[in-house]
Amino acid sequence: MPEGHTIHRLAGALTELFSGLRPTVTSPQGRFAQGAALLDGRVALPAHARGKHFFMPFYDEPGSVELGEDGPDWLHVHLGLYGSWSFDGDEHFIADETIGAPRRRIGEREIGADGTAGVWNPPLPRDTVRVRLEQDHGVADLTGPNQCRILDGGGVREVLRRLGPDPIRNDPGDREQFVALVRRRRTPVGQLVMDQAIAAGPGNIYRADCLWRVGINPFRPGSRVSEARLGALWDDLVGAMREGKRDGIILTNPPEFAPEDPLDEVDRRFAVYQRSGRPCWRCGTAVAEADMAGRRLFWCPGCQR
DNA sequence: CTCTGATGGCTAC
DNA sequence: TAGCCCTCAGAGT
Repeated sequence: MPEGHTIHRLAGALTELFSGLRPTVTSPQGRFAQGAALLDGRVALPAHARGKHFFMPFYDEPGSVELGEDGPDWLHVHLGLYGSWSFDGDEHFIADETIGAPRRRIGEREIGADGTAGVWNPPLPRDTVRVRLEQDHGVADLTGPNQCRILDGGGVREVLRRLGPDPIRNDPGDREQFVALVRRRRTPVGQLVMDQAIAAGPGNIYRADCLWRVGINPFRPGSRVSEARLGALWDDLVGAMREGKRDGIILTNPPEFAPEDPLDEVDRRFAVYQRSGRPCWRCGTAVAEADMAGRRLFWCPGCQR
C-alpha cells in the first residue's frame, strides 16, 4: 500500500478527524499498551508526514507545533510493506482522504429495538490492531506497522536527519539537493531513487514508472546521469506523487498511452511496473524485470537509455 | 488448509 | 547478501 503519497494523505485524514480532540488511545493487540496509555486522553495536534514517516504530536492543550519541536510526545509510525490504517465511523466522521481507505465504513447505524436509528458504536477491533484512536464519531485502527513508537522532539529530528528531500513537499533547494546527492554516487540510479536518504517517499512503483517516464536507464550510475535529466526526474516525481496524494491511487501510465480497453488493472494504471513481458507503451519492446538490491525492478530496455 | 508475495527497511555477517 | 520484522488477500492443494 504505502509509498510517500499515502502517508501524506493519512496525515491529512488523521489531522482532520482527530486534531484538537482528546481521542481515546488503546492497543487492542497489546504491543503498544504503554505508548497508548501515555497518549490516551491528551490533545492530538495536527499530524506531519515526511517521506514514508508519519508523526502526530500529543500535547496537554490545543494548538499546532512544528515537526520535531520539543514539548509534545510524538507518535511515530512507519507502515513498512503492509501496515495500514482503516477507518470506521458515522456520517460526521469523514475526511476527503479517508475515501478509498481500506475497510472504510461510513454511515452505518445500528437499528434500535424500536426501529429508530441508534447511535454509532465502535466495531470490535481485529486482534492485530496495534493502535486504535477513538473519538465520539469514529475510530482509526493501525495494523501491521513496521514501526510504532513514541518519540520526543530530539527523536523526531534524528529520524528527519536520515531523510532526503521529499518530492511531495518540494521545498526550496530540494531539486538541487536531489540532483547533487544522486550525482555524487556511482550506485545505479534505480537504486538511488529508492534510497530514502536521497529522496524521501518514492517506492518501487514511482521508481520504476518515473524513470520510464523520463527515459532514464535504471542501471546507469548516478554520477553518469546529467543534471538536466535528474532535474526532470525530480520534477516528474513531484508531479506524479502529488497526483497520487490527491487521488489516493498511483496512476502513472500517462493518459496518451492508456489503452482503450485495458487488459487488467496493471495495464490501466502503470507504465512498466509489473508489466514484464508486455510491450512498452512507447516503443513496443518487451518490458524487462530484474532484481535490484532485493526489490523487483521493471524497465524498458528499448527506450530507457 | 498451506503457501506466497507485497507499494519497506533495519541489522548482522 | 541474507535474515528478520510486521499482516493478510488470493492462489494453490
